[in-house]
Amino acid sequence: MENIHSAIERLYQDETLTADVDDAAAKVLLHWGAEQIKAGRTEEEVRQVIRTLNRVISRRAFLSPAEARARLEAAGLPVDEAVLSGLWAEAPAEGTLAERLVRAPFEIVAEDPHSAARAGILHTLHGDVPTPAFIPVGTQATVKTVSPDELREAGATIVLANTYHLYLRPGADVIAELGGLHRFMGWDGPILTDSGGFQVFSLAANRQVAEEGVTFRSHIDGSLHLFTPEKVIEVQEKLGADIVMPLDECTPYPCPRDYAEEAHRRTLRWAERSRKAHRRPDQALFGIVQGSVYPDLRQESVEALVAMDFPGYAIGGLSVGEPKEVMHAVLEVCLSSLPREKPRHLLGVGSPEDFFEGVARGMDMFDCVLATRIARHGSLLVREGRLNIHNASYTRDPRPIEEGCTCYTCRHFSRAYLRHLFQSQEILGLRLATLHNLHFLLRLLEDIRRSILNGTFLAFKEEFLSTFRPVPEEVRQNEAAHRRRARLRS
RNA sequence: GGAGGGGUGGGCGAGUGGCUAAAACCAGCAGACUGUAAAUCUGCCGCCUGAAAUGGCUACGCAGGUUCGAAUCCUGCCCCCUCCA
Repeated sequence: MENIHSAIERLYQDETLTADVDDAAAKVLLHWGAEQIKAGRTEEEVRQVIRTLNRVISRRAFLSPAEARARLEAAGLPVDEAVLSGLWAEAPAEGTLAERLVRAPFEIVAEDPHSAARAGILHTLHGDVPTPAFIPVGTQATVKTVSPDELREAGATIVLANTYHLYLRPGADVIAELGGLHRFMGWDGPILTDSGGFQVFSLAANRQVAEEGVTFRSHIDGSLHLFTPEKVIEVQEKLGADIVMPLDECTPYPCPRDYAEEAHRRTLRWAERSRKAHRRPDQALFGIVQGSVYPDLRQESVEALVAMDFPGYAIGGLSVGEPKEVMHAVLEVCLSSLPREKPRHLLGVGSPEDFFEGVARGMDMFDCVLATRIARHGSLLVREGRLNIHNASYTRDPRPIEEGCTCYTCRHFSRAYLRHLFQSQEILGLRLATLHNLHFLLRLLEDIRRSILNGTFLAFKEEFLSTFRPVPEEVRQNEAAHRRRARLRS
């Protein structure tokens, strides 16, 4: 019973939730939902009810009364006509939900007066994504080691999966047959699928790029597969993600100018082909900006994509080994020309400090494997930077990873226990570390969003960066050099 | 009692005259990881000195010996394993 009460209190007191609920009608529904909860339901039911309520409330502008009622009834809530009609007293939405979503997938809720930061909401058929947002990466239809429930508890609102990997295994048809990606992986929230453009970079040894598309040699069985822009769209329509990406060519760093130019122009032609091939109105197809580190190429890329009018834009080709200042400069060029009202996604970034720099320049979404990968390797994110749980100094440390952290791991286990799990290579260690890092980043983005709503973003940024110590550039370069040398030797 | 095999750095285990402070693997210590071919990769790992190169010392059961040079060859001793009695 205590959990239920705290859940209700959370509904009322959590600023991020109430900030989105600013009109009287929504508050009525919220209150009514709380009454239902008090009527005595199990914790599992309560969780379901809260989820449904939040969703109905935040999407009421896109739902007709009939649609809202269907959802509430499905969650087991008796529907009060008075409340429902009160909710829609102003203006019920018209047309199908899918059509309305395509028209207005993104709304800006607040803008920071002192920077380009903004807080918004991205609407999808599978729920809303408050932005700025971090998107955990689940390449093979799973965020490694954690379940969808755990993801949600950690604070995830959306996840990313990969077209290339899922096409090769288990195959888009298999997933379509099993009800689409959401059902297949048991995640009913929003999903973004990446196109395979990153694999052009990461699996460079196994592919060949031509105007028609990219020919990959499967890293699984060596078979050849031609990925054209049209094919990639087709596969993603079968997968059924809410946001999809066109095939692009992610260039490495450093990248000669002529190659950067060639790749980015090809990416533009592919974007146009993707747009033409794209059918499903409930999927938002973003445009991907390329152009490596060259400002004029980036500028050219942005302008061409904006002319094609995508519902959102992604910036790719960054965080591939370039210094941070270079990344920031490229971001500034791109963001100065992207339309204000469209969502912007930064592909493959990042670390805590990257989020602040990205948000300050106007980014809305980020996806990155960093947090989950380093977690599996024993590196845990804390306010001061990273903590390597393998270190002998934690052998007898009774403290949680981070004092005050509310993640499952920190609520239950000591550093000493986590170190023990890692030293003995117990798989629970990977899970607990992943949960913590995800929670850390997701929580950080929530805090960033709140600070934007409060108008204190820059102060928060300064405060955070004053204590957070990122990996020094010099160390990163050294390690990269070491690795390169070792590879040459073999 | 007899025959055979063997004792190498924290573990396991290569090495049979100089290229050996001694492979590989494990353990240990430290670092990295950015649209995931990642529960991965890199470095260190006898002692002392040094940022490092280097230098010094000790070392392949123990004690002697042969040799310019020995973990490696010879002699004796100690210990372990297998088989026979």
